[in-house]
Amino acid sequence: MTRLSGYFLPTERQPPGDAEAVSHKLMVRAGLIRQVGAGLWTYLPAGWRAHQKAAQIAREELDAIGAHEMSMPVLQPAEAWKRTDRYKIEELFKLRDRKGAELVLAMTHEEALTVHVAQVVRSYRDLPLILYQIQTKERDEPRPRAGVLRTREFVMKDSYSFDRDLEGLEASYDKHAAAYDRIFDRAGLETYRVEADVGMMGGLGGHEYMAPCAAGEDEVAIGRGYAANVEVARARARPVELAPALDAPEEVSTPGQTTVAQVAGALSVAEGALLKAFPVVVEERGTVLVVVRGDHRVNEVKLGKALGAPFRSAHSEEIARSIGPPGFIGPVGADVEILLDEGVGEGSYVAGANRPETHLRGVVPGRDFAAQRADVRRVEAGDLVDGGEIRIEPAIELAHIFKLGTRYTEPLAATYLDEQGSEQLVWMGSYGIGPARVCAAAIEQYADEQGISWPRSLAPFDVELVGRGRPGTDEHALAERLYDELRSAGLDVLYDDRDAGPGEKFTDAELLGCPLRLTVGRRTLAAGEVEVQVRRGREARSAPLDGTAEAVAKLWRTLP
RNA sequence: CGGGGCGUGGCGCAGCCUGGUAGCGCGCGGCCUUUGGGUGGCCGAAGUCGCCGGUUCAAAUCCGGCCGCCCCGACCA
Repeated sequence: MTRLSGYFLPTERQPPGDAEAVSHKLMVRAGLIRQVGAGLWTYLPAGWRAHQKAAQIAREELDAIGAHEMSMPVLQPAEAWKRTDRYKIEELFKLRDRKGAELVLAMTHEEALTVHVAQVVRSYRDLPLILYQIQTKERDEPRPRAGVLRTREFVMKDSYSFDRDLEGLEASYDKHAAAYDRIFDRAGLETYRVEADVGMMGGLGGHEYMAPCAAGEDEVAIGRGYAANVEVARARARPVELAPALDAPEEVSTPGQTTVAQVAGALSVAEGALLKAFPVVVEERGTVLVVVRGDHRVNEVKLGKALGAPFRSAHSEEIARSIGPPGFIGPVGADVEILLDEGVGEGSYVAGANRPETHLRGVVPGRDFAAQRADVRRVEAGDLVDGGEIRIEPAIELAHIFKLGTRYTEPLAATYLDEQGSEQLVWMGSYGIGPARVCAAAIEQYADEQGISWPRSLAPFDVELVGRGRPGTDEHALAERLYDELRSAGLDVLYDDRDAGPGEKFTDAELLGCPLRLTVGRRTLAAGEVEVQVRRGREARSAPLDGTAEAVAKLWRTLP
């Protein structure tokens, strides 16, 4: 029974003054969420309905691959987190109970579940297993943002697979990938599965499911048959016009010209005809000079992998001491390890001379300096993958799936006995979806001037019924009757029975964004049919007065 | 953590520079009006001006400290 007159749906004409993202503004304006603190949000009834629809889609598809739902506590003893070496993570909330015992608020549940599996699983006969929950996660985010997109507390559908070996893990992983494809297809979103960085989870690799939209915090490189997070994307650089070769590097005076743009301008060459030097200090290794093409940027995730150790950019005193005057450094004659990006093609480049106010031209990698090669640059729009150009779009990370391998089962001693009776480590995967982000992404992707336009699978209600006319009138009686009939036909109906003007009701309905809006008033009686608006596109339709509910239910099933 | 900004009825904002009665729009309550795109009118309720301290006869306003929130960056399963 959802009559708007008695519902808790506080719509606002104006968005919060500090909101930027479309989904943030609209979720607040439409009465779906309210803020409690930084990164802490209450879901009001309609918002929670949408969230629950996203969660339910995930639940159904997980159940369909043989996963079993369960529930674990958020508040946990710190001990297992110490064993997996994750107690040190800054985002992990840590606290003590009255006895002084160390506890954490779980940011994910690998530890808790693996402890159980370690206790319960004895034999290869107990595997494989896929277990999941839909439950709260806590993370002390350095910067919560954009409404519900990045919060300190949020719900996650987190599932975990346990297999006897890598082959089993691959199979469980593939099941999840297929289930996730179905989930996002059902959610009505445009998404890409992309190669991803594994970050703090560790393990053998993973994929993210990304939904392109303006508010996204990540960037995705998308090409024909290719999609990857920019953090890990690899592509072939578009060629650049280089200066003619010289027999040997030649000094040119470049007073005060410390940026690629300045030097390229002064020498009338393309920025890509320069070599850009990026000095870093690598733990237990010292300074390394990373060199990329002048029009390229260093990708720190890729660089970290190439270096195989933590690093930071060098301070200017360190640069001056170990390489040359900042702004004029280059690989030629630099007495440090040099890492040359693979995007630097053969030919003759301009580079810093390691002398004040001076650059060199005619620098040929390999001839004039020796370097290790690695792919450490950020891909750029227009780079080529399989002959096709890529584009780069901002996107929301909706889900992340990981092949964890034995990253957690080893420290937590989750083992089983194989057919030969020998003890083996369990192979593990973990898989997360954020229903809140699914909802926010849907809003971001489909909102228009009037407000939200939900995919039918996520909408808090299938139909909003706008009643005109006061109690006692024929049109009011008709609206009441249709409300009952629509619900009997299996539709979720929000009935706007408020004593309010038509403009207010229509505006609120379009702000909330249910896929269909029905209007019942005097015109309905006169015309003998009910006016129906399809929210996506705001297209006007009609339904007969006889059998309205069936006609509306049928129409609903055809919607995106 | 670095940079920038904001905190004044439920929401959005002005007032602060130059100290002296706390204001506007929307919303809210009552009456009338209107009833297919936020109708119009009259009346009314509602604010410790984020908190603490200081200066002053007097502080929303000036000074100091703290807290909260937002944005950019860093960071981020």
